[in-house]
Amino acid sequence: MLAKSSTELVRQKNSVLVLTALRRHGPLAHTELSDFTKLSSATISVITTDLERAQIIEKAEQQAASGRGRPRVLFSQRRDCGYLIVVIISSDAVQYSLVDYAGRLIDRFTEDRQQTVPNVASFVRGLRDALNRIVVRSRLSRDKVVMISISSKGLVESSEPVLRWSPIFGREQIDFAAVLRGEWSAKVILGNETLLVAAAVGRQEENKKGRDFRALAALSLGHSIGLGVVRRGNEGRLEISAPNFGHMLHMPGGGLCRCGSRGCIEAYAGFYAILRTAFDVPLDTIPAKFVPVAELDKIATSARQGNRRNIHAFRQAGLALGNGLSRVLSLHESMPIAITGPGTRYYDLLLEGISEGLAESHVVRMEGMPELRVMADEPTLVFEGHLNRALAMMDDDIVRSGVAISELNEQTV
Amino acid sequence: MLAKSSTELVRQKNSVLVLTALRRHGPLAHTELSDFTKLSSATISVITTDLERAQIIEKAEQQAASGRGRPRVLFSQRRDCGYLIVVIISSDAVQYSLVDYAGRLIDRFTEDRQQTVPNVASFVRGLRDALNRIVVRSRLSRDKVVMISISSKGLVESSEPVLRWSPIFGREQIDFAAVLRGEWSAKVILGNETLLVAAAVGRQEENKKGRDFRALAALSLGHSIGLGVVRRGNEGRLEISAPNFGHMLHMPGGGLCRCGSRGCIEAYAGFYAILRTAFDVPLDTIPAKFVPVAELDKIATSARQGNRRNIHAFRQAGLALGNGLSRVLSLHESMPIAITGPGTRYYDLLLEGISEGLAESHVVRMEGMPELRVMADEPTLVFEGHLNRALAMMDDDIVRSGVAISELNEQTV
DNA sequence: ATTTTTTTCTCGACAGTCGAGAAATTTAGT
DNA sequence: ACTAAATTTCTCGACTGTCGAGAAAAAAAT
Repeated sequence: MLAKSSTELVRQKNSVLVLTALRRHGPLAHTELSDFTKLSSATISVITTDLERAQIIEKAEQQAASGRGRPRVLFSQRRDCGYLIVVIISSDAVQYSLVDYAGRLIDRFTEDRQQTVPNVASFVRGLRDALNRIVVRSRLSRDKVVMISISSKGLVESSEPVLRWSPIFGREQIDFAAVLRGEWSAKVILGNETLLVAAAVGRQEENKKGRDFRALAALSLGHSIGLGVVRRGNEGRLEISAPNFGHMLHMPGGGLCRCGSRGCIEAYAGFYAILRTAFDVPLDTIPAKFVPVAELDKIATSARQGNRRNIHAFRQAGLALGNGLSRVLSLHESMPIAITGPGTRYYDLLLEGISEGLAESHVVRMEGMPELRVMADEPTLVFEGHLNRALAMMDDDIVRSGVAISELNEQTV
Repeated sequence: MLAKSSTELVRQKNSVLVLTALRRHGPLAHTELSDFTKLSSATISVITTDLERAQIIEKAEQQAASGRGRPRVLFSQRRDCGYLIVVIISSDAVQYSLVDYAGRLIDRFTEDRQQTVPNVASFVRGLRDALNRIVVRSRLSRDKVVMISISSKGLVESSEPVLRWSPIFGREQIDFAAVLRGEWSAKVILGNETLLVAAAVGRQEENKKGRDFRALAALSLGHSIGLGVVRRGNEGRLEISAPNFGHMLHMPGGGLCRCGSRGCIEAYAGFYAILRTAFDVPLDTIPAKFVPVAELDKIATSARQGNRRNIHAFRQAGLALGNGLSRVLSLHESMPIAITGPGTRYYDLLLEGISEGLAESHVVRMEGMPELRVMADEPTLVFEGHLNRALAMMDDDIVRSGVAISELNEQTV
């Protein structure tokens, strides 16, 4: 049973609508807000004064009047309304970014993770230190940070910020909410890295195609394999999900994967797997923890020069990806696939296998080959995805609590 | 961008809330409605008088007063508010049911499909005739039928009532909206059969567990293989989807499937496939159009008596299902699996393969073996699913149009 | 007959949106 | 310098919606 509706909820939703318009199109005037949101001018007036009183938005500096008539006054978010820390955990480093409410980057640094044995306890210590450092450096009060958005490769709990499995820490779970509770009042969210890529690319597509955009999958190729899916939900908004694609079964009883299972897609298409095939190492060999890209580059150039075995290695990887993708398309619907990650530099070598792996299935025979496109700059997409997700969530949260604050103000004034 | 909210929308949503409560819990009094919907008594008054004036609900006959105090008056749907025709297309017959707005079955008959070559044109003719007949027999006006809900096995377009592929008509598509346009003003919806099973089981689970219910998959075993998934969406309501599971890739380059592809799950786990394996027919043999259940029963009993080859046939089928399910769980999340359809009678023989096929994957190693349960009576579940889906949709549509009608009444009176 | 109990209905207060037009403020024209 | 035109923002009254409190209704208990 759904929750009841009320007039207050209407206001909340429409306030979020205003904030979203502001977020997507930058500073906007009263009239433009009315245009974008389809709300009447009168309503915009009420909402903006409310949000202004609640210190969420502000009237921008008077800009040079451009035409005749009363000059527009632009509304924009108050940057100091709340801050976001983005934490991007990758295999060799952790990047910390401090972002204000308007989405502007304030501070950023990267901590190399020590290449030694991964240790959850020491990692958590490093995380705490770094979070501390970033607010101190910017002379920010701890409680002005209202959200901490973390991403990692691996398997993430959907409802809580718990990392269930990751290529770095394996089955050692990390509950980020528990780790940061007490010290931080901020809301902590966690997302699979490729999920955020999908979110970013999906947003781009929606900006381009509008309501025509239906669905898209983002495939990240690297030491591990990730997939994110973004689809238009039945309510009209975009829904993102991160299937555990890298560890979906490719071949029963097949090659040994880093996760300890056998026959995962990653065990055929991950960098270590390509290396393994290229050197004809037995498939049950324990995977390498880390493969320098240079190593793979060598195999690739030799493959491009005609080396049979190396061509085969990339082909096998492509097949695993293609078969897996065909299964994803069977389970959802046919959709374009955006390929990112360091593995895109071998796209020429993978393509044949991917195509063949896709071609066999019923979906592809029915719907035709899905569009494949390469999007090189993965880190940027990940960061964009963080911002899209976290800031939209902040808008929501702030409206919910911010309106209450404005009411308090009214009463005390 | 989401659509704006307004006070009128609030009323619409709350009206649907009232109708939904009525649908789930039968005739209810003012007080009970208030309890279920959490709306205030005053609001219930306004909404019920509105719905009553719009001829959507009515006050029930005065029932014997049960306690002291003013006696309750029960509201219930007006049965004649609109009618629904349910069309269930199965491999050997088509069942037509006429249902009133309260969900009560009024008339039902079954047309055997001629066992000859399936012909879309003649099928459509039969459909038109039968739909005609069912309203004439009940002396009902055509335009009192506001919805026609059709189900079939196969692949269904998600947004329009178009059958993309079916085991019966193959790649000959049927656009039911186009076929019935002109003759019928009713809204036409189409759903995959197993999707409706999932909807029905999901509803049952939600009634039992409430908000604790997260997700469930329904697996239908028979001549073809179907899967429906029901999950709680991010807005709190249940979302159902029907993956093209039967024709998901099981084994690259594997057995020939009825769909013309190779290596589909169905080509290993469908009845014809089990037969094929049992008789050691080459895997590229063109599948039998139809397999009498008696035939499979024979193989099963012989397997139960120890026949190696037949045991192997069921085991192979189980493995295909288990592997496929493991992939589904990788792509969504771990969830219980309800197994229905005629194939459940061989559950004992399939179980080992299913378990083994599931066990290998990363998800199952992480989350443990998903709960498997057998639900025998598939046809009932399919019909229940039809009612759940179609009547809920009717509530929505009727409120949208019905309130407009009541406004017209007000103005003309 | 009166009281108690339970349910339904009604009234006034409050929150929200909208359309229309008033007010504000700048540019263009003379 | 003044006025007219243009454009944007603000304000007011009408309408719709929900809610809490208490009145009204109707049956059982005393």
